[in-house]
Amino acid sequence: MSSDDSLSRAFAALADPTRRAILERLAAGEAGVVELARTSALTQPAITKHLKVLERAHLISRIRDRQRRPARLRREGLLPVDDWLRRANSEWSDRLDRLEAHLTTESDITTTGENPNA
Amino acid sequence: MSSDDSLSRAFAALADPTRRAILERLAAGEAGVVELARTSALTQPAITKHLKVLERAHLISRIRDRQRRPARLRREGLLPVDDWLRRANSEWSDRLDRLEAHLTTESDITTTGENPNA
DNA sequence: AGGTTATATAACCAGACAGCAAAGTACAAT
DNA sequence: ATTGTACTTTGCTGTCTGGTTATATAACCT
Repeated sequence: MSSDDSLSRAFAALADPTRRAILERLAAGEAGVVELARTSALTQPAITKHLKVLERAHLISRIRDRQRRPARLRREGLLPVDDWLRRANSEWSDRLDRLEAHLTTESDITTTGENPNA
Repeated sequence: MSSDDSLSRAFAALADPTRRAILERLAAGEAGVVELARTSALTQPAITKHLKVLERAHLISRIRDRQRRPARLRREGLLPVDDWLRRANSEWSDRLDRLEAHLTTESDITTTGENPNA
């Protein structure tokens, strides 16, 4: 179903090792397509495609420098991801602790709230 | 190139809204396949597939409860993601600040160490 | 203008992915 | 033993993704 929201796009963009490598190289400063291609065993069009994915995920932006079109990191793209992760971390641990307590107690299993009858 | 490492798998798993919804529901307690299917507009085999993806990403584990096979959250699966995010956050801001300084100063570009000639 | 460099686009291919319906397995209960 | 419930597996779709080569555009530099 073509994961459309921006959070999905960010996660999807980060799911590729090539793309993460690009981002990490970009953390050392902006870089153009050919430069990125030179150190990546991929062809230049492939890099262009990856950059497009990263751009749609708002993780980079392209700027103009003469005939070059270097990519630059955009930290805001990381914010939704960061946010989701933070929420998940807190909620998951909460619930798991509670569940642990339940398992040791082992009294009744009404926690799910989805157990109308049998 | 079939993103094989566990970090990629985690990111890829999180890139799907359906999967994130499953995780969030699971934060409220373990749930079986039919229960998850009942509230998701997807068929039950689809849910099974999603659960498999989440399992391979170590984000959930399946347990046995009579004929049920409920899924349970696994917090460890989130750790690599968390880690990568933390590193990215610190490095990106560092470098970007430095880059900003550079752009305003505009003296020389030796920071990248990647500019042998032209 | 003509050549070089940087990048983008097009056309194509293979494989993965998300969905479905239908059939199969496993356990429980009657 | 038969039925029912929970779940998995198995085709079968169409779409998305990541890669390629080949070609086009764009900017710069003689």
